[in-house]
Amino acid sequence: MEFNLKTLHTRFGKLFEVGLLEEILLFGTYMEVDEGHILMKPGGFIRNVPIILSGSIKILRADQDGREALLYYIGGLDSCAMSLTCCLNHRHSEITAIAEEKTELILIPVEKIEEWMTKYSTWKQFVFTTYQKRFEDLLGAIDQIAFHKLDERLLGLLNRKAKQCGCSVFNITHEELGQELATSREVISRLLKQLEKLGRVKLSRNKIELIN
Amino acid sequence: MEFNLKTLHTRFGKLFEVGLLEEILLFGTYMEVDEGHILMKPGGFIRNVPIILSGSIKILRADQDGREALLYYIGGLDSCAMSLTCCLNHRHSEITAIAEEKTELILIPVEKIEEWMTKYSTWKQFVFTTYQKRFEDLLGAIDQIAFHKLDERLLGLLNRKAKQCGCSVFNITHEELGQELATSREVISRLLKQLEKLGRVKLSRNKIELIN
DNA sequence: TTTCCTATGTGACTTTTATCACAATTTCAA
DNA sequence: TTGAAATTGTGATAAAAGTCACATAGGAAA
Repeated sequence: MEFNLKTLHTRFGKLFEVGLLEEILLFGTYMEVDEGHILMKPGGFIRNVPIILSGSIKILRADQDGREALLYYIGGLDSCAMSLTCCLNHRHSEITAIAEEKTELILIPVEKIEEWMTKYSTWKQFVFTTYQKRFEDLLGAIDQIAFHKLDERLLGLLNRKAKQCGCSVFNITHEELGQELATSREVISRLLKQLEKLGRVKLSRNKIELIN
Repeated sequence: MEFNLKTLHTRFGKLFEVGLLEEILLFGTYMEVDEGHILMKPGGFIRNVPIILSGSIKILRADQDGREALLYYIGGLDSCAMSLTCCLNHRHSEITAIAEEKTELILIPVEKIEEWMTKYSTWKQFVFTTYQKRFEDLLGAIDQIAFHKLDERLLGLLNRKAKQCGCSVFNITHEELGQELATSREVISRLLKQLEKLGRVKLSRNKIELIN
């Protein structure tokens, strides 16, 4: 993407006022990352807050044994509440952030976050909405983990992936799915076979097609 | 508690400046609730943000079938990020809040939240810190649910309860513990018996004593 | 083609958790 | 004191998930 006022205006529509867009252009850093790029690791120090322009980022929580659980995705024009709280409270990251696909983003330096909050009401609104959304996402993650069985969670995960990328075919291994659901590869393989028998998915090597 | 400037000053120490304390006195509502009092239910509309003076509140997430999972506790001088996001975004509650014991709190009306954020930097800091803490709490809840077995979670729950109330004996039934961990009474009974055999707890009717 | 690596399939088994049924115990109130 | 309700104990069994071992298959590179 061209990183100029015109394209910013196109992307952010009426979300931000012009003065804010000018500051974003001035102080923000445009960035493009490939699928699999690790944006943040637990313990990492966060110096800026990302705003996603296109693509999507998955946010994972890891335990000490290296197991991981998917928390949620952030996509177009979303931002990350973790980085917000971390920036504003000068804390280290407690999560992992990985690009799910080729992703464009703008990095906002930490010192501007607070400054803009008093200066631009649209920015303040953006920050609050981000908190709201991420809380909802986390609650959703807890719902999944606490109240649903693995087969439902697996199907739910595939559906969310479909929604994120706007397609119904994924190049992903059972091993990777197992990691996102914090379980083992064999379990995923069996559940997928079950779902295939029910006509909900179609399986081939490195590929899963979601039916319906 | 006497709800006046002197006691507020005693309680809030250096957390808030004097001008803010005066406004809290003016616009806040002092409230005392008994154990079991339901402060908020899913779908409820939130018109104010509570600040806990003493006691503790437990925050639960319910699914559609009425099962519940404990998210976290909020205690002295803490506030609730849910009510913050809900207030600031004019949304309904997605959680349940119940007094775990006799609890004193101050209710801050929604319109003051934003106003004070631009007016008092200590209030802004308080709001951000609240978000930070609740995010950490939610991540902790996810850790427990996703990565730990029930016996560990049960012991963890008892330990957190001990920390909250500053004692090691609880008046609680197995049924209630089951609800907080989103499982059945029988499972809790068996796990508690196990823990008793290991010398970690002492059981009697309506009472559990934590050893060590 | 052959070889090798990665990915998937699957049986056998264990552990963990859930469910059902009913007994035993404690407490409180009539 | 007696009965009812609440609480806890426990066996039997099932369902869900995790683990180990090894077989099979697909695709890339030599």
